[in-house]
Amino acid sequence: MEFLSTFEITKTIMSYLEELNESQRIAVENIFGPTMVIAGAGSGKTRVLTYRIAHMLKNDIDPFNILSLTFTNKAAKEMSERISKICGGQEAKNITMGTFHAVFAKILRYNSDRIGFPSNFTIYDTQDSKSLLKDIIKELNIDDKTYKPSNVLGRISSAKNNLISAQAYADNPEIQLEDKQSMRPEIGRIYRIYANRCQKAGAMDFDDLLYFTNVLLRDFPDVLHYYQQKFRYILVDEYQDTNYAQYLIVKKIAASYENICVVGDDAQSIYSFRGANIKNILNFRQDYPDYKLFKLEQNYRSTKNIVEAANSVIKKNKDQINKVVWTDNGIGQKITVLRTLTDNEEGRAITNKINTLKESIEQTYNNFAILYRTNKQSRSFEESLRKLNIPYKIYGGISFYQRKEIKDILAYFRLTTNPRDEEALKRVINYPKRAIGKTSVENIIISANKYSVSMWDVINDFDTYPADVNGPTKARIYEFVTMINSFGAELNKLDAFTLAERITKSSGILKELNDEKTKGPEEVERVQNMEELLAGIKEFVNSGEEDEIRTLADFMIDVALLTDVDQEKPDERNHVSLMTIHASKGLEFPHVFVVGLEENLFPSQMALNSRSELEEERRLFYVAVTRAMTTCTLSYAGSRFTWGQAVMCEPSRFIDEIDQQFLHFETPSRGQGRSLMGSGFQAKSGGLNKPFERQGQKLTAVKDLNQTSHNNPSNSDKIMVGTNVVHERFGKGKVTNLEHSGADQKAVIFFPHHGSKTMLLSFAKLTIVDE
DNA sequence: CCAGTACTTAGGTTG
DNA sequence: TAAGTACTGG
Repeated sequence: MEFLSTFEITKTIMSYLEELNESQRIAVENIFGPTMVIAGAGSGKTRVLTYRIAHMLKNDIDPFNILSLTFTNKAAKEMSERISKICGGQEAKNITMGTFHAVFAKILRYNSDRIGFPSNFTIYDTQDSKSLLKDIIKELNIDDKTYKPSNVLGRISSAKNNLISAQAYADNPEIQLEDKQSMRPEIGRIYRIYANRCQKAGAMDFDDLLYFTNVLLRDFPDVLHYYQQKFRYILVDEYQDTNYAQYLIVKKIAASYENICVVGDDAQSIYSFRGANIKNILNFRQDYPDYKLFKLEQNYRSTKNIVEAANSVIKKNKDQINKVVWTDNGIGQKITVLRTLTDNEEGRAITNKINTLKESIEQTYNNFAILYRTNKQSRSFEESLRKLNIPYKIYGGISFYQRKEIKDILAYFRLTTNPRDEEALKRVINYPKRAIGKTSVENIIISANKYSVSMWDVINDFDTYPADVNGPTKARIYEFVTMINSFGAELNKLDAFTLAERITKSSGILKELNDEKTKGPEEVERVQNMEELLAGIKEFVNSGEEDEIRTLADFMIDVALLTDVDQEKPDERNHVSLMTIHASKGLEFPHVFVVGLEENLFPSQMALNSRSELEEERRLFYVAVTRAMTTCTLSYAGSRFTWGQAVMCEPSRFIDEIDQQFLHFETPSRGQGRSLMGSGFQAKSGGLNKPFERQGQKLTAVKDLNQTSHNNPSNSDKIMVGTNVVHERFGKGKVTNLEHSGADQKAVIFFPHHGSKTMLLSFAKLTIVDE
């Protein structure tokens, strides 16, 4: 591969160019000047980006001068591999390619001395950030009910994404007013302490990576100049999901050459909650008046039905760039809308469908994806898939690196590379148990704050930084410090695997986990996870260049920014994929099931307050549907368990918003054999093609008694005279009378605080309660 | 300091 | 429901 002649390389690229359609090809060939590519769903966007880079290399552009920012590390890896195939291996390796966070974390490490961080700074994940905030709030002795860590972190995060420092935050009257109005006037103070503590600990959170990159480029013109010269060609994928901090980084670096190409789709902007600003894409023309615009509108992924159904929904949004996505593909089947009574039945019905489809047509489970709005929805699918022995993989949720046992081990690694890391220290100073209690740790923190040093400084030198810790405990702390130092001494002598193995042994973690192994399957899994982590490190060491020793510090650089999708090994891919719609961005599957299409779930209840939020939910729905290549199934349940209580649900407005000619309605056949449940899949035409009447939803199966053991769906409760219920607004009540039956059944319900009310059962949001 | 138990309260998407 | 917290007794 690497020894292709110039002629062959040219030929390869030329033949690739011929594979592109007209608009794709023009976009690929246009490698100079500001360029914006608006790429509809499934229009070959990744392909354009990849070939564009290949085309640059073919035109003798130095790979060292190319910066390509992707949305996931996996996307970067795949692009890099494809470019290697076209242009030969070495070239592609020299391109700077990765996510914003990964790329700029590296640049920050390289220039860390400028901004007062060590080059081996730790990256705090969300958990670390929240835990630190929790401590700070506690230390300040302010109400932890009004100041919730996640809430405060959200505020700080959006401040950082808008490049507002702690000082600027406190000085900004508008922000201060906002915080006062929300009864949280202390956030500015917390922000300042938080930033300070991170700095002391030599740690950056996710937002800091972007924030400090901006600081670096703003305050050090020589650094800015260096990267402007280095990155003469910039490509940004998923531009619609960049936030202000990212936007500004790109803008600054691109300023001297303006060879910047952004690719995106405003209709797929789904990350405004983390500061993504759709205006970045809309304002591109103002930033670069002589820009060129290319639109990719032909969809190669999906059937006509799917493309047009998706179009019919997204056109309800007001904020968007004009474009028409179309396809030459076949019409395909209508989109199936599946109604089930409960969330558990939804799981069973979808699972049965997958089973049937797999047997009859498809050979592999890879072709199926179940997409949901929230991670917790995965549960019912997990259960039913497991029951039928269908292999599946849940993406996102608690990732491998967030598991407790893994975080514990990583905390030791983190301390080894950066002993000032406060969160890591707090995590393992008494794990495994070594009789260093909470009080001692608190007093160490008090001392650290008092002398404005890190916790590590205090426990290293109690003489200089006295802390209220008793003698025996001090001795145990000394032992701990000595141990960490001994790990640190080996950091550059041993490879990552050897040192990691040593740490798990010496720290006592290995023993701790092995001792607990007898307790149950969960504990066994923990040991397996630890082994997997070590195996991963071994692989990391082995994949290094010859006579290069890859150290634990090298390993730790990437770990914080890895996600599940990045981790995937190609050979373990015969499974149904379960993930949130957010996580599915950029992916495609022959058969897609979008589940939980209920009001207050999708669209999320929290998005109902403003048009812009609702439009984002709609874009999310658009993304979900356009993942599908061949078939798309939408499902919703009549009731769903939330916090251990069954809650009635209404079908999502998005189902109504689809042009009904593309839909086909269905309920799983009930009381029959499971294998028949998927029978409606072959687009039974005729009378079924009309929506269910909403009134048709009876208040049955409010309580799902067949949670795990049996699966007879008729085993459910009904409202009767005397039933206790809870109403959304009126609270607890008792049914005193029932009128009519079926669709328009009414109930007279007595509420102790509101008197008797008559309500239509099909509309009232009632929950049956015990007692 | 620790382990076991009772109680409370979750609002959602992610690098 | 489930996870995290506060409390209690050893």
